[in-house]
Amino acid sequence: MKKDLKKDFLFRFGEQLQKVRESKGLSQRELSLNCSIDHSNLSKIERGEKNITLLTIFELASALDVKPRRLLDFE
Amino acid sequence: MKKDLKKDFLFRFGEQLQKVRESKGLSQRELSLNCSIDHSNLSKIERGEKNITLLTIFELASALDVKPRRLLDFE
DNA sequence: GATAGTGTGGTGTTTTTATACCACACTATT
DNA sequence: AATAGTGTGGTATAAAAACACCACACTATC
Repeated sequence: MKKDLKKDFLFRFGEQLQKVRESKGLSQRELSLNCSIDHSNLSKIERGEKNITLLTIFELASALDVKPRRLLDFE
Repeated sequence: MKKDLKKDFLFRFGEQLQKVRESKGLSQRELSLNCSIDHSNLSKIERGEKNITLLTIFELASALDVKPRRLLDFE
């Protein structure tokens, strides 16, 4: 599988996460208080620099009060 | 966050993956040929024993010819 | 009973995530 | 200019995923 496709996928996931977060009116630091994810790492996730796991997706979705699939609802 | 909730999430993801795979008429070994995931590890994923990453979800979805969100379309 | 195909279980190494910090630049607001 | 809030960049350790094997039990089918 192409490396660029992977990078692009992580990037688009990050964009989607940012959209959902902002739609909830939360800052990265505020969101980090609801889940066990550091605000600096949230930044890296939203910029597509991290390849997070299913459980981290679940944590984020729970903290954002959306279903996990919502975070993959892009493209 | 509750540990049981996490385990349950991984389990339900595994069930969903199995459903999608079987709907495509593929065995675990056949699917493993389309992606860079060993058949024995596919078994563990489907049983909820592994907490895979975004890129692995992407690999699986690509090999199954579905959108990644489809694999989270449960519950 | 030999062969092929299925899912499962175990082990080991390399790579990477998770987690937790700190420090900085930037933008208000006071 | 001081304070508070924003996102970003770097570093470091422990845990876990990625990846690659092997072996086994089970079920057909030949």
